[in-house]
Amino acid sequence: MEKFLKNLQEPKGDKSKRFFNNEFFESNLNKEQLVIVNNIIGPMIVIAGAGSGKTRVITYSVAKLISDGIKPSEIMLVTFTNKATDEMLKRVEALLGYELKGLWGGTFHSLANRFIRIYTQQAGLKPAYSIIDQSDSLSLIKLLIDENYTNKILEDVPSPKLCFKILSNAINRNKSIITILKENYPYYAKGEYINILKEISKKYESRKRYNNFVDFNDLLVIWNKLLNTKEIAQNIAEKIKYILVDEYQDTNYLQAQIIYKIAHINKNIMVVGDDAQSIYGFRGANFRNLLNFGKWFPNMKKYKLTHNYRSTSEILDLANNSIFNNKIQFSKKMMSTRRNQKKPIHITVINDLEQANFIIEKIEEVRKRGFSYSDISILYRSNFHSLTLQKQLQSHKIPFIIRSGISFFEQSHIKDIIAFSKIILNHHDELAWRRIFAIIPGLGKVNAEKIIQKIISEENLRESIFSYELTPQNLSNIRLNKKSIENVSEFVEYFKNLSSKSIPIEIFNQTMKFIKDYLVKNYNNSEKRLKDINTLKEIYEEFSTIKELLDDLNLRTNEIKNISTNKDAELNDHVVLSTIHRAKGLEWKFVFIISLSENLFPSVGNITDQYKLEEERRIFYVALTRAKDELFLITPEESNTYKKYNCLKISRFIEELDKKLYEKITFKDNYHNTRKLYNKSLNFITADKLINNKD
DNA sequence: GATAGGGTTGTTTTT
DNA sequence: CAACCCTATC
Repeated sequence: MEKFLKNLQEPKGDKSKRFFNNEFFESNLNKEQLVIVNNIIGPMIVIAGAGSGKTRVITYSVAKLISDGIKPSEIMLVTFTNKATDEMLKRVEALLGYELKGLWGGTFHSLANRFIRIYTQQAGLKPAYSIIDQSDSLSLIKLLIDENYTNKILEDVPSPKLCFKILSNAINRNKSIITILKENYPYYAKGEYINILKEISKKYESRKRYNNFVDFNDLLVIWNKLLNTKEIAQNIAEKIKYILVDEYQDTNYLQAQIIYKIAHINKNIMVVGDDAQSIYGFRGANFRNLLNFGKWFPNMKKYKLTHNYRSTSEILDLANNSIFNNKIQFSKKMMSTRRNQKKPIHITVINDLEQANFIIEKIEEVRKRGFSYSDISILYRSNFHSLTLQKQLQSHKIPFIIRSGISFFEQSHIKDIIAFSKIILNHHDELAWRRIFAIIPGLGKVNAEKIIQKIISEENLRESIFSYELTPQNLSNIRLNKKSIENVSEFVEYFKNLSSKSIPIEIFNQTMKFIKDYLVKNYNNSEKRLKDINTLKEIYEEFSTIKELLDDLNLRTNEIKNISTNKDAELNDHVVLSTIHRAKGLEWKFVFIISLSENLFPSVGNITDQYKLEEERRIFYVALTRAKDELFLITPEESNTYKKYNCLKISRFIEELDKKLYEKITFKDNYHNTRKLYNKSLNFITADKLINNKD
């Protein structure tokens, strides 16, 4: 602590002097915020309600620390997404007036990777380890199940998805597999099922080590383990003097442990969060971390931000009224600073087509009032709720972007290309090899498997693949026809060339030579996919080493989303479609929350368990508090997705609200005779099909 | 052993 | 609807 105080010195340089006198902070922060920024030392917790200027407090705190003489490299800022880090650092830079270098900023996962790259050996990993994303983890588990349990009784073998979920939950919550089963899937918590699950868990762990893989959970587990070594914890704490953690309510057991292990040494830690906005329970987040913080740091200071600058009091009253129904919470009432006399609106429509048409009419109305598309967002609980809407927006030429859905890097044509880069870094990557060999025509699963096993068991890839393993002579041991052998040797020739390169963009270009025909032939809507590939090319161009490129690609899985608009020129002015989860932290003047029907929102699976239901309500709360000026809540009575939902009731989240706080309206569909057209023209529409569709 | 075609299954939210 | 699995055929 004393050391820390010594660092408080006069800021150097004219610029910082101009900016960082007390007046500067006083004129830019309210009283609640100012107290925090002025007292930033020691352990502290900030309970920051929706729209209370949380980001402002964090960015000003960082700026304050730096102006007080703390080096950027002595600060660690942990956020929920990499994008959030980028944005915050940009704002800090704007405050400082110069570029910020060396600050430890990022998500838990990306920071974990930075540290593991430093302490690779101590972590028991090889330097060439590669990070695998969720879909890779899933593929690996699926592989293990296929290899080991094909002759078992079906009911005893977990599905790969469920298996991954259970194992993941056990790790992130620090509970045993049996406990997770009993708590969440009691009907599976018996006999052989448990045994197989445990076995798969062990096999999965050793298979990852064999392949030199690190999955998302490993990143946290390994970082946490590293910190058990005193010297390492000490070393890290010497580097990092001050820690700020955003969205602390969405941290899980492991993440809280990690923070504690570093922070308890210098004790300069600020956590910021809002229990009412904890919506990541499904991946192990526990908002009680917020409550327990005081137990770990007994002399912490506690602050609250209760003034909401975002929403009108009409919107906020409704949000407060909704969250009031949650029993498990620290009560806190947000106070509004704005008023506009417009109550939120609730409307019941026949189906999701009418829902879309209502939104379109409103959008046009709002535009006539002088607002732009980007003032508007449409939020939903689950991706598939937006499908009909996408179709309708498209045909009415309303520009929009989608923040939800499959991430850019999870698309299979993108993964195909990246696989080639992956094996250059990590020869043992069996998942990448499988992808690559699936591309070679005439080479089926069985033969590919034989070759793969040979390759990954060799220490030196270049030796094995080129000098003898994959030559035509050797391949004749494996039963293949002439054409197939030719194809494979063609691949070997090509791969010789590829593996001699080390610059990412060269590797990309070489990969494309080989793969382009395949992509065009095997995927539909190749036009769109080729466009994606260009985006990928730009990313490759940014990096100078494959390692950096791949780390970045794997940790930023969700940053670039499918973009679908009518004209690229309109990209900067568009309506936003988003899941509520991905809308966290954002705001719009006009917000539509759709599919507020029982079974859709709250989601079907989460209505029996009180704890889960309350999380659903918090999701609703997050959605409500995204709106600044006007809020529309829409309930369709029928929803036509792959599963047809009929006679849907109004969501309990609406029914339980005080009727005085919102206005019910009706809507006459001006566009179509909805009922007649509904079943004919609109069946199930997928995003993929939409992008292809140019009506 | 590869592959095409038919039948089955399934979607909550994400680093 | 599409991804996935299984089966029949080459």
